[in-house]
Amino acid sequence: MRQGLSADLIKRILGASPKWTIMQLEEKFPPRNLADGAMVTRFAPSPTGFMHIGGLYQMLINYKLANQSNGVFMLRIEDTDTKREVTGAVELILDTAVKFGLMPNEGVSETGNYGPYLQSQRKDIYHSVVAELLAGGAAYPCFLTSDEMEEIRENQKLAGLPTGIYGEWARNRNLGEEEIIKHLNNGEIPSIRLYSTGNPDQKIFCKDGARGSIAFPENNEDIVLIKSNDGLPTYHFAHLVDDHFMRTTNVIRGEEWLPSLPLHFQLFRMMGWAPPVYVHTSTLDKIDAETGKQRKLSKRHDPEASVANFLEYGWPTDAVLEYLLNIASSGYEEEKTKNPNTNLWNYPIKIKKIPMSGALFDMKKLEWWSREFIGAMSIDDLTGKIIGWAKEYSPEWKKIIHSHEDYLKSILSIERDNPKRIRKDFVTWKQTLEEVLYFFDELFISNTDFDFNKSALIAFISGFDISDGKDIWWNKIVEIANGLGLKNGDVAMNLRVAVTGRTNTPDLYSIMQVMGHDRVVNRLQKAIG
RNA sequence: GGUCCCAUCGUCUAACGGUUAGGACACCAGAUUCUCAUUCUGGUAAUACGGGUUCGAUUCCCGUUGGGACUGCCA
Repeated sequence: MRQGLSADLIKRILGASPKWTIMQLEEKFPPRNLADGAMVTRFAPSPTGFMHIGGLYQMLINYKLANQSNGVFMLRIEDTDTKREVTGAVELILDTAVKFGLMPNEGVSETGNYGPYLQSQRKDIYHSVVAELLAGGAAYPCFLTSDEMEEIRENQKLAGLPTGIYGEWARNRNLGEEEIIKHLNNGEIPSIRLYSTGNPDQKIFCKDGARGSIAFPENNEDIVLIKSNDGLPTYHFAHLVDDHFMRTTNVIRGEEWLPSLPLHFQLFRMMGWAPPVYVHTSTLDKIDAETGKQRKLSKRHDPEASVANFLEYGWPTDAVLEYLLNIASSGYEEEKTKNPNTNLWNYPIKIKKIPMSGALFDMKKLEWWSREFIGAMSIDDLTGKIIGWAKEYSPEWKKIIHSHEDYLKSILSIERDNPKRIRKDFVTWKQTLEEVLYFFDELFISNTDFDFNKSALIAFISGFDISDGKDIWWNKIVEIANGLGLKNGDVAMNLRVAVTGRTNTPDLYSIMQVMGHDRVVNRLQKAIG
């Protein structure tokens, strides 16, 4: 067993004596008292900007796994990179949880006995753990500067070696106390590195809940545990400490973490802690416009993939979730057609079904989910959602709709009475309003390209009675057509274009009924000129 | 370069080692007493390649190719 550091020196390195022993932390955060099979999951984003559709995918899976097993879903903010942190990002994440109905049971802004849930507030916990590692010789202070590390990397590249601080390249891994003190007296602040005992010639078998067992070379890198600039942990160390003491049972995360899995197993093994069940989800991809190749949907390059963007366009949140759910667990779609009671919230997902290959984000399919979802909504719900969207995202529409909420409702009701024949041309709230914009006089634009048959329009006005039933209304059109030697459809098209400005619309009779006598006649007269 | 992951219609996927390789989206065609949408019917379309193992391979093994991730005191 390697010689560790003295308590005094550890205190000096960390700036303070550890607040707790690991034993005390075990008592402070005892194993959870949950039923068998209950999963404790977490969504653990870093607050570096906007929420991304891939993040929402993660959030959904974690939420459902916890929820369907009567477990606990936590929201933990990984704000250990102070340089990249963006103000307001936490609020954005919370806002996403609220809007999509994926509220955590524990986490920032929620209560919970396993917090704090902001990593920046857990420094004492990390330091307490790392102090024992230093005392036991499993970690050591490292005074390498970034210039020195850069030089090491260059040399390794030149020599065709793997880059990193390991073995003989880890020049500080066996510093004696006197040398450490000398550095300290020099005013240098060390990072704390793992004293890795892994041997890359050996294999370590790591289990992934969906992929099975994966063999990796053991990790021999002395990775940083605690960063020198702010004393905060790196992802790896924070993951170890947090997911142990938060008693996470299932870590669902993106496949970008797969390469560090052997390290994480090593860390848990070193501590004598049981590792969680890991599941590494595949990426959500797109075809890159420039290279023509498939690649991960990225925060930086694909602003259209931001959750905020979906919200601004007014995609129904449940439809987005259903699309995502079907990717995470492809049986959902089929089960839903078989059993109409199946929905997003009651359909259980299976870890083993989570796909391992990257999926192209398919807007067409999303649109289909959305059409179906909107088609199945009640008219009150639909109207309410659209009004709610306009209030939050569109001052223009808000103003227009404001005094016409009942009118809007009757507009949206057109061809919605027969459940088998509901229109499915509404996709997003924004697009829905644009679809029906001609109903509003402020927005109606008369069609000046269309060559109206004015006699037909005049004839229609003279016989027009808003109280006519549909058959009578149609018969009048037929009569006009016969009288002028036109086709029925031609007369209908003349009326349609005059009244709506468009050649494609829903049922004309319903439109006129909703618009009312005056508006219809006005527009017809306008077309006549 | 090194390590690892992945590979069924255009897309998302289903198929105890034995199926005419199924479904959904998209697309095309036809029907549905006014256009559009809806609805209904039909259709085009896939196991990347090469070796094994096996009576039999989409399925198991190996290799090749292709795609992806990681290789930071970022997560």
